Amino acid sequence: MPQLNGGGGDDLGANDEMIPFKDEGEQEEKISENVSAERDLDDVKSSLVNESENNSSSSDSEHAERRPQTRPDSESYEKTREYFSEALRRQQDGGFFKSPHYPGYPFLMIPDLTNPYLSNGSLSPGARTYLHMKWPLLDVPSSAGIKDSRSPTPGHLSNKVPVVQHGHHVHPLTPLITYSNNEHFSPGTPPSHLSPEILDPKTGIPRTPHPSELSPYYPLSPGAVGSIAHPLSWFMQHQGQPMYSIPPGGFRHPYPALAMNASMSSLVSSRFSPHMVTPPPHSLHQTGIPHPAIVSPAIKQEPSGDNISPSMKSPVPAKKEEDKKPHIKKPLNAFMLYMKEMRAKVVAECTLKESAAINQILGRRWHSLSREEQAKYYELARKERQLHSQLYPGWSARDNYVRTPSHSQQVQTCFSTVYFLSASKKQCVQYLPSEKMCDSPTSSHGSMLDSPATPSAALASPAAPAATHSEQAQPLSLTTKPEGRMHHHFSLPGKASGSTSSSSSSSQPSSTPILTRPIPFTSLHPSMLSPPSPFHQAALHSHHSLFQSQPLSLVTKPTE
DNA sequence: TCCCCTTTGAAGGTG
DNA sequence: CACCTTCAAAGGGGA
Repeated sequence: MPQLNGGGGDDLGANDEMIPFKDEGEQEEKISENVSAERDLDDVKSSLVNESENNSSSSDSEHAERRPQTRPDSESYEKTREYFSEALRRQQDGGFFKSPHYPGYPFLMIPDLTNPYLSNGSLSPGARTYLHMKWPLLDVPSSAGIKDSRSPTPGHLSNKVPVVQHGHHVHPLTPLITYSNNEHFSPGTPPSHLSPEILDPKTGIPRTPHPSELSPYYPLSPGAVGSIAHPLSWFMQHQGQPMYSIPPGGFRHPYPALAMNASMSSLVSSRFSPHMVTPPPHSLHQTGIPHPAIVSPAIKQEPSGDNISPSMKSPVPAKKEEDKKPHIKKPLNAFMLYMKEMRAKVVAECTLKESAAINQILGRRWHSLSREEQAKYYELARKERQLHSQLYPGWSARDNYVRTPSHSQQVQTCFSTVYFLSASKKQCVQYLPSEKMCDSPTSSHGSMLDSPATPSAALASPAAPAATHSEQAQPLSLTTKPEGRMHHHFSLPGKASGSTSSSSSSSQPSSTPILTRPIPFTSLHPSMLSPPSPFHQAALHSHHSLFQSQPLSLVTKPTE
């Protein structure tokens, strides 16, 4: 397993050092952005080039240097971070959930009761929060709950999360902790969260937070969970239903439980009720509590198996299926986790509000993260995936595909497919020719770590050119949007069927070498920019004039 | 009201 | 194995 600390405390050490780094990052951003928030755009742009050079590398040393620049609000942030760093350290030791080992550590990050993967939206994903819990709670006899999985679900055991929310402090890793940040601070979360015992919204009966609620905590390492497994079981049992509802359709895996390995099973057991392993008699949430990971088809169209989107179908059938099939969302990847965490921060720091712009910035920041930093997210993402797989053994990413699973169909529909599925989709406007020139061979994703299967792997060779590679490989394509997506339609890669057929809305660079990870103007904000590679710098210079005249908004400057 | 946009990463499908 | 496509989050903006 990729242990962050595999390098021997490297991670730990990294964590400690990371803190400064993060601060630095924030500071850097905030310093510049606080000022720049109102700063004239031109100003920002003009300075961009210079700053980019300065930021050419996000070395730890650099971060360290900047560390001193703590901002006013950094104090509170610092606190949170402290907690988290502590948690991380402990995790290194064996996981957050070695309760016995850390009896004194009162704070556990707990997820919003809602399953992160359910996006019904009914329950605010709110998320994972720090749970001020009494460790003794973990001592709850497991036998009680586990035996009778069908025991009535006490209302007090419902998904409401009793938590202590440290809403204001968003630790860089919070996303990892809190599933939906935006749901970040779910207003719906009862104030009772301040107390270990919470009144169940439904019954009003006080209940103690269940460890399972902590589950979303990915830092939790499978191996470390065992100790708390049974304590959770009681909760699960009482729940009477899986915390994470199992898709009615059932999982592909006939015997999900068998698919689990020891470590995972422990994880699951601790986090999820046995029901999760064994599909409940009913298809959906008996409690009616929406699962975070499960999205109502109404919200998210579920592939019904045919190539026609539900909306296209007759209302009745579609509806039926919707009711039947909850939409299980994909586990968040490292970047998504990062985004969740950082989005609010970025939004707060800049005037930009459009997600597209924010995401661009986040993308840049992501690349500017150190390996260690990214590794953390990769690790969390990995755990997310593990957990998800445990929760939904039969689930496949394909399940969420709206488009036809059949490639042949895709080929047939080809261009029309996109429009068929979404009439509102952009028309095929192509800027084909020129785009081809921009391309640059990059890693398929161009990510710094190239999404290593194991974060540790990435960490393993810090000196590895991964980061450099990605950055350099990344073309600084200032011209983005228009052709970004459009060109897909007309780019005729070797795989005519694949590329053309699905040239759908997805603008994944991977599909086309032309514009890979274009760097938008918005992301060029000095404070937000990550150290540009030489390539970037060159591009910046070459396009400097453009920047000057370009408004700070999503860049839509077509390639020339 | 719905979809687009934008990011990176993961998963799955195809050749 | 390489490549391609889709989806995950988010929320302003546009149709």
